[in-house]
Amino acid sequence: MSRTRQEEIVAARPGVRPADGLSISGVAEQAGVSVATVSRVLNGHANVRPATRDKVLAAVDASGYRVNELARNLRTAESRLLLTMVPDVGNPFYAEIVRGIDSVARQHGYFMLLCDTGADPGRERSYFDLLRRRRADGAICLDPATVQQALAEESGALPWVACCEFDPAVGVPYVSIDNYRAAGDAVRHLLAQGHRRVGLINSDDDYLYAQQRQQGYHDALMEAGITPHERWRMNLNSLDYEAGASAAAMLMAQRDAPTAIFAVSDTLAIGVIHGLRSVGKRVPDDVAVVGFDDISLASQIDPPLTTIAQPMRELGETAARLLLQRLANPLANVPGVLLPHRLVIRRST
Amino acid sequence: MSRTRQEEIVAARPGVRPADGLSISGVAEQAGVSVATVSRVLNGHANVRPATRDKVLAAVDASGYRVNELARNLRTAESRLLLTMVPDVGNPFYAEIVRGIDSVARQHGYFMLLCDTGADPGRERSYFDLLRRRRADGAICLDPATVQQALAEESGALPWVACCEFDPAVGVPYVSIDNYRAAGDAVRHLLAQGHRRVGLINSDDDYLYAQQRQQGYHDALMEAGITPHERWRMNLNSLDYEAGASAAAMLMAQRDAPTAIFAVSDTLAIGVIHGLRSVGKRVPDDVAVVGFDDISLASQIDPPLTTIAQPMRELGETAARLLLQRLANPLANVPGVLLPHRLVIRRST
DNA sequence: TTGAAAGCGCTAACAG
DNA sequence: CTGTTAGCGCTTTCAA
Repeated sequence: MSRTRQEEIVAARPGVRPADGLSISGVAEQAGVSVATVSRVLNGHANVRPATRDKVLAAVDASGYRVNELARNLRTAESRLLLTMVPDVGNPFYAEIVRGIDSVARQHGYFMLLCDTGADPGRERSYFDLLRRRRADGAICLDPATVQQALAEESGALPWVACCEFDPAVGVPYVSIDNYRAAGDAVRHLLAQGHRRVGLINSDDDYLYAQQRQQGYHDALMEAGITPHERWRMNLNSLDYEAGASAAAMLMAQRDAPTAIFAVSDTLAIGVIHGLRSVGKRVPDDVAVVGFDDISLASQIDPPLTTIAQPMRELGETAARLLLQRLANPLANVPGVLLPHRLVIRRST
Repeated sequence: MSRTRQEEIVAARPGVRPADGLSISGVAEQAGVSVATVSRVLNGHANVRPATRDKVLAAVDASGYRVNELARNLRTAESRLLLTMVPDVGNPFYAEIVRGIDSVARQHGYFMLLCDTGADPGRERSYFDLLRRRRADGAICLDPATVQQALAEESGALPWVACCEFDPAVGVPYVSIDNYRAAGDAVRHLLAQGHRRVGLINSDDDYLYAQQRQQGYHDALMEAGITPHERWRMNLNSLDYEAGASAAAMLMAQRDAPTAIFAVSDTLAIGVIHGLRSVGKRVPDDVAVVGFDDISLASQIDPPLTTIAQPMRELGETAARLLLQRLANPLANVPGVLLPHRLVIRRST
């Protein structure tokens, strides 16, 4: 893409704002009262005479005054900001979870701000620093367990909870589904259709859920008397469509290729379908595909995708509640929560 | 979904954190120097004797001290936080833009935090309040022009810029593509394939881009001697797949239904393809489809989608630079920027 | 090179 | 019901 017509960015000159400089004392002066009274009005304290209150309110909106929350927060030692860290905001799976978090946060008077970590420990750490440095009150982490472990050591008692992805050993409150069982359900569905050679397209096992689902896949096959072949499994370091597509093509290149594929994410599964098509395989006639998550796109593609539905909104809401609990009562023992999943059968199997 | 085993959330007890209470003066004490010296070391000021510096540094990491940025920011009157407001984090189009913003912000020592506004003026306003109240230094807004207009009035000189969606009349720095020309290019491509009845599936015209693309569509047809029929056009209040699907079905239900459809978003277009299929139409044989944005999914679906590519990453990067410029020099006249688009021809046309 | 002290804007005792 | 005042934790003159 071509050059744009921007100019050089000059050195930042911090602290200078255009028409600024209105503080609580200015308002107090205008209203002819003390700063304490203004503060009381601003914070809705009861013991202020209506007439006084009105004077203050008048002065406030005559002047367009807004509290400086930096100052307020310094005083009250809370920011009413919650952070949500996701490995990839581009993955639609996270969007609905994030909405769940946001709605609960909002209900409780908190702002939720989203951080894209790219599953990178460095980025993640820098966001955790916002917590350490009091710029946020708490955080919800959806990043890989490996990242969480690293973080847990250096940020012991920081107020955060894990969502979707958790390591019980880390000792942090969490909410998730039962990934092991869910993967088993997916595979058993495939087995019930008569498939014996079932492939697994997994993300890389930095993610604990990847390990759990792999175990679920493995055990479900074993229980059916099938020893899953190493060749049937691929671990990818990406959940992008492209990654799924090329993995599927590689899987099909083998002799005795699987007749069914379980992908641990819908985005992967959608890529898989594309990849299958590109090597001349039809879904589900030649190869059946089941995904994971039930993102809204899953029902829109051709063929509509069979998948494991996660209660995304509820996952987010629960995570937020867990965090709020922890904030309200830092010492209490906050429980881990497992929410139910559901197999949604569509036409890809 | 079933009950979870959470407990009641008790009333928040603000300001209380577990093992806390370490401030700069504590470090100063431990190091046997003054707070001023600690501050100087922390901020990398040159005039500190190496031996002193070492003492301080030792005390810092012996104690695990972190600056309280609330206090620092109060002093310096800047937060080094940038806000990005998007109407829907679930729309993949925004993800790459957000990454562009983030990378530039990060390079310049800023944090970028994402806000999902749901295109709701109320939510948007509440995020703008973070700016007004000094919790963030600047903002990038991708919300509809109508929202921006409403906001512009009440938040005159606040440091923000518009991205993708802008109204020149608002007088705020912006970066976008030329939506009018891009839409024209899409339609002219369809015309070149011999189509005469071209449908338009648009979002609702709170979005200025929707109006601009509609005009581009309209004029391109007129120039080809075709008067576009009202019936060929649908305005949707959603960019979800489902919305595109049902709109397409409705379009096809008419006599003299369009033989080609231009959808103003890839998500819509993907829904359109699904909807077309559900009423027995083949793409592109019966109906051609062109989308807009070129999200990564566009190449993965069947058939791969012809679309207008926007330079998403660059849009984000430029928006961030514009904002940084504005912050560095609040009085300077920051330009509007238009970036080039590109027609990507795949198999849906 | 270092320290003492003022003050950023606000809230919350404590008095009155 | 209202005002005075002491900090929250930090940066930054100003003096030494």
